[in-house]
Amino acid sequence: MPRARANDYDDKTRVILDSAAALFARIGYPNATMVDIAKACGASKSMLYHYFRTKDELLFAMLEQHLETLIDALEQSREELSDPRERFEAFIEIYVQKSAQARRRHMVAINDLRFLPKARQAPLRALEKEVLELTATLLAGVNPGLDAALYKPYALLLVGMLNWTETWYRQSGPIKPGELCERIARLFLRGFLVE
Amino acid sequence: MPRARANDYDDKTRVILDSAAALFARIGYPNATMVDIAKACGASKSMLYHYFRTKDELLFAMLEQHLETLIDALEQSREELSDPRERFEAFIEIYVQKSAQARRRHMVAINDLRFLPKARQAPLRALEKEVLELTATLLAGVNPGLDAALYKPYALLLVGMLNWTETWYRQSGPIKPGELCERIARLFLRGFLVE
DNA sequence: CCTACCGATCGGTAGG
DNA sequence: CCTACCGATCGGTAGG
Repeated sequence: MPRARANDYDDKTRVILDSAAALFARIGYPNATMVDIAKACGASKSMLYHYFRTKDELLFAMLEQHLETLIDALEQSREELSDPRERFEAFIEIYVQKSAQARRRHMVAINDLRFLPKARQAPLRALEKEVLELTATLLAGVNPGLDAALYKPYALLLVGMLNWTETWYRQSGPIKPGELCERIARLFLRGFLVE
Repeated sequence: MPRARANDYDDKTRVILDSAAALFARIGYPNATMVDIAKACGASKSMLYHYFRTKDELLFAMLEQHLETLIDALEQSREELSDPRERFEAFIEIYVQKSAQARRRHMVAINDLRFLPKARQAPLRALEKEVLELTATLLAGVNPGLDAALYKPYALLLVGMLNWTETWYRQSGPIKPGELCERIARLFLRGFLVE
């Protein structure tokens, strides 16, 4: 009985990328073999090569999907809100309050993008640049009148703080996600001393 | 001649680790072969194995030296200064105003520590924890009376912002190192809105 | 002949 | 110190 590709192709792709993201986040892309990835999603190596032409293409698809989803979420929240301060807080929440799967993919984006060939990195770096520009625009909203050249450096400081959060923050720890978001927003806007 | 040999030995070790740090920072530890490292410092693969038993030991020595040097510099500056605010600003400067070599090693510490076996990671993670505790103590100095459990999360946010800076900041760019340090210190202490 | 896979194994390269 | 070479393991592909 022939299997219908259209029905579950996308589903299986997602399952593979979810398993691979968890594996890459734990041991890193270079250390994960195609056999490891296959075992992680209960499939064979050959099956993997049916869905992705190469190991690099698997990583590329994972990061492209993740960055596009992130950008969509950021743009949508900006459309839904009008107050600059609310937009800023929503931005932090989207960045911090990710699903476990999204958090793993984000870690892979931070740590393993550099292992793709330069030519494959380029479109993903362009998406990262979009995130940075969205962030800079957001900062211009909450603090207009600043030297225009400074929004991007400040955006980099903010995104850096948020990206680093992925490396240590656990939802199961003493600090609830909502509290973390509030503290980060307050720290960035009003500073550590105002407590 | 044990003494002459020892001096030479340390010099060569430093040259190897400098070259290797530049290489790891550029292409990543897993992608750098022992032959690559050898070529980078004008030596042979065999020579490398005379100085380091394995590739992992080379990385371990690099990161151990870097973290110990960083901790020494942080502790020394704390002893030289007494004002909490001055101590905080000196901390940021030490973290940002590194030599090119130290910056490369720091990038390797951030990106490639995870590629060591867990057992070899442990002592280096302990050194990272020391940096974090130093940071938390510093924060308690500038803002006493905060819930004691919060100093480490805030220290992680600060160290994260500083670590991320390594990924994008270039001394040759429009922002001078001194200006960056001031902006980071002000952002963390007083917030983005106070400008 | 097509798609969806599997067990086995390829050529090339890694660390040592 | 170099070259030759090893055991193993990698990403990718063969036939069916």
